[in-house]
Amino acid sequence: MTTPTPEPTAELPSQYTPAQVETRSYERWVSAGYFTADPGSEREPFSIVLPPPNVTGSLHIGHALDHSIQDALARRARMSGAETLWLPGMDHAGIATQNVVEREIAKDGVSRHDLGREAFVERVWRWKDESGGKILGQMTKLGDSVDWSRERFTMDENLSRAVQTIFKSLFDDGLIYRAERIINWCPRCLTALSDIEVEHTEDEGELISIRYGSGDDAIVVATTRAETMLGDTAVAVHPADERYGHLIGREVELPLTGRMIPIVADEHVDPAFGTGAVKVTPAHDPNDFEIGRRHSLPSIAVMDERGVITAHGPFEGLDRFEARPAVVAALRAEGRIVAEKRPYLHSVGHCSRCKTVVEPRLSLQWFVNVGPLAKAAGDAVRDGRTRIHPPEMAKRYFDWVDDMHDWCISRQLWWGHRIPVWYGPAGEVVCVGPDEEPPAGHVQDPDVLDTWFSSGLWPFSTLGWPAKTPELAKFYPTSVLVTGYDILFFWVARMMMLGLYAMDGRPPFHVVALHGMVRDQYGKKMSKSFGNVVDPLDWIDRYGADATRFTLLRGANPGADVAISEEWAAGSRNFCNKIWNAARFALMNGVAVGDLPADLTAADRWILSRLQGVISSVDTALAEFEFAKACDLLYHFAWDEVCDWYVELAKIQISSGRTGTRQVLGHVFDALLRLLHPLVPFVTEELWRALTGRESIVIAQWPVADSRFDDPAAEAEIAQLQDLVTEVRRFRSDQGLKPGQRVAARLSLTGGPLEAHEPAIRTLLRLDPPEDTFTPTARLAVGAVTVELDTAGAIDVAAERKRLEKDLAAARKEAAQTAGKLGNEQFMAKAPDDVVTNVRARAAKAVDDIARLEAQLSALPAAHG
RNA sequence: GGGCGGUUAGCUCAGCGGUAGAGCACUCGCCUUACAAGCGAGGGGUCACUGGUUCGAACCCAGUACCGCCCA
Repeated sequence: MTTPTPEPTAELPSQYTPAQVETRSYERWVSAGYFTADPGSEREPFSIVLPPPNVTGSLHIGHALDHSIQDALARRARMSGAETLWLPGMDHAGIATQNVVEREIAKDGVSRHDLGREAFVERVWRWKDESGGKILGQMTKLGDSVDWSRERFTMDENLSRAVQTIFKSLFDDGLIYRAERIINWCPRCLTALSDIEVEHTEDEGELISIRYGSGDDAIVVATTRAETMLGDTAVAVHPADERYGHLIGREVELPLTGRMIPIVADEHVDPAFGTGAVKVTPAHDPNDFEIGRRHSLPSIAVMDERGVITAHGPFEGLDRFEARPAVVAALRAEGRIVAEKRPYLHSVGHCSRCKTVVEPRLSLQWFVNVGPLAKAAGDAVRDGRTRIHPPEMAKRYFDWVDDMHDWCISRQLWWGHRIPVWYGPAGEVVCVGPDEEPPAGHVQDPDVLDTWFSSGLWPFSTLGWPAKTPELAKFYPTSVLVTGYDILFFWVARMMMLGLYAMDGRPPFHVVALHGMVRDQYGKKMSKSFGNVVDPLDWIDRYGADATRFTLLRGANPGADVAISEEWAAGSRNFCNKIWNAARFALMNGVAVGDLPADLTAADRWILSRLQGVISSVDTALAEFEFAKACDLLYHFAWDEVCDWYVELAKIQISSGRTGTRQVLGHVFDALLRLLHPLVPFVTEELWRALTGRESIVIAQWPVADSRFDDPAAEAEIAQLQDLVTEVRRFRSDQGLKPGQRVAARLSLTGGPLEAHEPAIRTLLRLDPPEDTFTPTARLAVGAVTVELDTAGAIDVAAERKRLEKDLAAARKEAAQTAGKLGNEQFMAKAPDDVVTNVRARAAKAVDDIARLEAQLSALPAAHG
């Protein structure tokens, strides 16, 4: 293996330009094989399967968040010495992909039926090979450390084998069955949909009250779907509803059809809705279907698969939305309309793919009996084998899993895994497993399986199941699943059910870590129509992948939505640039990574002590998926402590001949870059290689806190130094002294804790030593230190008085507050000792401050001086 | 209708029992030899409302109002 030579430091420009380094680094990482997992390794495993994006998709900001989180986890695990597998791949996305290709060929005026099934599927494959999977290429721009050698696609041969295997197994166990049920039907996609592929929205419709029957037998029903009355086979009322008791068991005439239909009593009718009487259309409504079953009512279908009325009569051939007003008009002509309410807001289901209003439709479909599977999926979380994070989200999971309807898995599509069931001429039904031959003369079910059926196998089909592969042995169950809370039901529950079933009761994940949706800077959902969509690739081009990732991660609190804006991306870029320049400074000053010097200064011991605290809190934050916290900790440590203070102090140390400072700087930057690497991989790689001359930070060791460096005394000492410097700077600023202007000053540091820091204090504050002509015009007291300054002219007494009075007011308030507490017997008796001690210290300091500030104020020359 | 979450500085969010914080935005002064994508200083909040628990509440409890999401 060749060790690349680090870039000559002189060539580092003063601005970080991500585009120049990102592609180069990524290609090097991949070709070095850093991301390729070894199932034969002795190391502890760490595994993540990437939620497979749709083959039709491209990288959007939600992916960028999801991937940034996974990459941070994977890179940290890799640096910590785990055998790390992050497995990428794509989902064939049945309906979505079929729609895309159908639109594609429609441009040439061709429908899939023109092509025929085989040729169409061929065409989809071709499309997939050509333009599908764009998103995978885009992932490299983001820096995803995925194992490309294990990329999978849900329609791959082995993954299809997994589908067939588990179907056969569930079928043999009686957990898959075929039945005629009311299912969600998309009249545009011409396929069944599962419950979760239906989106409900509050839409404006109409509520029409229609009188059925006449005379004493008349009964009024209310409906939002007047056209379905053509298929009514009963009217239902609540059995305890006194208004209708006398009518139960009688028949009324159904208008427009002349059919007589019974009035039935059913517990599930809500007496408070409308008139308390409902029309019953078993072929076109799921609730009515159940009522029909309970009362042995016939089902009369009045629409075809495209939502066109098929009932004989004047409405035949009308689309359902044309038929509705036509039916209402006809009823009105007969005087049947009792009331009309428009607009009437009610919940309407839409196809999640094409937004067409879903039509409940009675049809023969395949279902999974989810009872035992869902129970197991719930139990795995209940007993802690899988932990949902953040834990509040588990309730939503239980609500779903514990009350799940049987899952309709057949789709009337061509693109997908074909149902492995064959029908014989005498009505035989044969489920065929892999490697089995269907009986001669049998024909295969034309339908394919729901896409979620195959993506539900993703955590183990991708690892080689049903074969017993080394990958499966090493990496299942996966360490963590990272995904948005919005697909907890869609997908997570499915994987839990199928994983537990296929893998002998072992759930597919140890942890499910949920994140939120990405929103704009005002917390608004991103939408094309609103024009507030952020394209991550655009940000990567303009601000860099690191800045894009950092912006997302910095807002990522567990389970919560993430607000982002252009300004924050710029801020993240600035942060990367800050790191860049700080490292550049270190390199220009001959920084070295190696053994620390024996004689450390207080500043050295302070920054090393602080570093240990940061290492352990960042590590904890990442382990708990607190990405925002990890980012914040590192941002402030790097910028406020390392750059603003340590680097400034180091300059002074170096110029005074303390060469060991270079080792301390090297040590701190080495650790800081390694801590930052999982979050901002590119800039850290570039700088770390230059700093250490080593191969790659990707395979560097994750920092571990070393308590030998803990040094509370040094931390306290530097805190005092910072207080003093800040206070004098404040005075200078208030007095309008220019930053560059040197001022003579006398410091009372002798014998105090800051004595050794006098050169640093003078340099940081640009204070010259007092000369013979020294005549102090101002005197500041900061703690035990007095600073006398000769501002070489009158000082702004008003500004000084204002500042002192403000501080005095704060000190007096503090004194009053603490004295109040200390004088409170209850407080003294009941508050814990450490709190009392702390309040005593605050009180004492407040009293000191008051005395000091009052003395300074009285020493001021009279106003208008 | 059922459930969950939220309401803290102009904006987005931390803090979840013991001195109200951050980033961005804002004001003032600076091209100080790593960085103007920067440096220094500063202003800004009855922590939604009403009760309760507690020596002590942004934080715990109850209720109210508004906002968001999920399910029906």
